[in-house]
Amino acid sequence: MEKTVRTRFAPSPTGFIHIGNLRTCLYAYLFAKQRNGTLILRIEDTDQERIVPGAVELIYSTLEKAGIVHDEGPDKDGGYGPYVQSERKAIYMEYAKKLIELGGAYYCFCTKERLESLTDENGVRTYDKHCLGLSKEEIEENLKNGVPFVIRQNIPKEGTGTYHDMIYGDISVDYSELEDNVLIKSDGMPTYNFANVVDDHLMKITHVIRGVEYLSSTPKYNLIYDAFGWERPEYMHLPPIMKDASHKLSKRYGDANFDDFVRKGFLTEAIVNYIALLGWCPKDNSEKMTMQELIEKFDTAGISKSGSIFDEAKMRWLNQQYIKELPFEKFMEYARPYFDQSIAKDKYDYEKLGKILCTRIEIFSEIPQKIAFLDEYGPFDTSLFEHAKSKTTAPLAKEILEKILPVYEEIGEWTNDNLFACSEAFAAANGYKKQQVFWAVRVAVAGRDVTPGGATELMDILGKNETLKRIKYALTLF
RNA sequence: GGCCCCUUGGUCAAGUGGUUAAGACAUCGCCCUUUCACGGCGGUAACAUGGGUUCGAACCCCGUAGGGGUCACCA
Repeated sequence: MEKTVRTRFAPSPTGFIHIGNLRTCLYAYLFAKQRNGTLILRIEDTDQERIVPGAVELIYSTLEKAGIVHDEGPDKDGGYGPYVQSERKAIYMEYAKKLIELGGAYYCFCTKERLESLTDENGVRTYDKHCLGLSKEEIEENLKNGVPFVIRQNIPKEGTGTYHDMIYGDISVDYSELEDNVLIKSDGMPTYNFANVVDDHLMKITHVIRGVEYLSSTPKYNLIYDAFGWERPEYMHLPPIMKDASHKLSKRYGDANFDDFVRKGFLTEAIVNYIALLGWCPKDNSEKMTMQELIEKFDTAGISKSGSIFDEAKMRWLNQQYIKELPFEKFMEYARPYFDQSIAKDKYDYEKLGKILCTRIEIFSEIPQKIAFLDEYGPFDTSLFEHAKSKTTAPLAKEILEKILPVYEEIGEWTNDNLFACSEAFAAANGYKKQQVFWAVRVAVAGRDVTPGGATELMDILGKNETLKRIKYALTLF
């Protein structure tokens, strides 16, 4: 009988959730949900100095927007709490003392100065196990006198630690490469090295899913499991997400975090879909997938070992796929805030603009810039009226505009349909190609050669007065 | 520097000893079209490198190069 899968996402509350972390979380979620397992959210706040106020709320909101729902966490007790490490301080100390008794750790009273003197010519510092040699009496004495101490892991000088990673296969590291890391800091808080092991065991985590940066230090953690006689979890280390060939996407440089993309006008589903694909490929090669499909198709065999460069262009394309499938009302709902920030506010019809924009944007933030031209009408060169394909020339355009102006002036109901029909009829009646008429009118009204939307759509948006005004103005340019 | 890991087009990637080496993004061209976009069709473009093993290697082994990670009282 298979054990129920329990995975965890254990961020430290130091700011925004970075895309790489979110992907780690996503995979842990997909892996668990596919097996009817549990995703635990644990807050790793043992480094009190790096804590950023509000970061925990940001974690909740990001997961919620991303559609990832954890089963246990600070806000959802599953019987394995507390789920915030700082609230578990006493637990770690208790286990650390037990580990000392088991020979897996020891007290260390070394000063900062002594530690620094241990640095070798390469700038690498390796602790020399000095305090491991302290007698029981010396330790008691120091403890009684309140000498500051840390608790270090006692790693064998010889031997090799081997384990199996679900993605990278068998990994072996010589213990001589590992250091006697601090498990409990002088402030009594545990380090990641210790807290993650104790918590993962106590919370019955079956699969540890995290970034590759832990790949070569995992044997250290295994030593702790072994010393306690605990069962080691399965490990799944994930390749990094890169900014370019040699730089990881980093929080420090503010490269990419989920909220930034949401603010930029990416749909949350598209972001999640895209990051799922960074480093993983489903067997059937699908690209656009719902969360449900991701859960069904997720498999570790499709996860790559090498890092992937984050390609915003592809995410934009994916986002556009999602936008195109949006019902129009939904599209308008997302677009409205962007119209509000644009020149359209209180001036142009949002619906009409939405109609011409919905197949022309990849992300919503393009809206203001895409329609800015409506208000940037001014002097332009009549060479814009030249269009080789339809054989439109400036003089011909002038002729068309002069003749069609009275026609437009007569139109009662100023709608796109009417304008279209009437322009088409005008072309036929006067022996022009309809492309020539549309080209001349559109350029006259927009003052530029490329526009989102056609001539009649623009005229409809501009309104009768403005349209006629612009055609008359264009006529003065020849 | 030691150790661990990685290496298919510009990018994401399929591929697990025999393939014309998929697909997608990007790019280029054509078609459609009320310009652009959408949509349709097509093109350019890759197995880091040197040795093996094998009848046969992108796939297996060794070396080299390049890249990443790690070597904290950060996670």
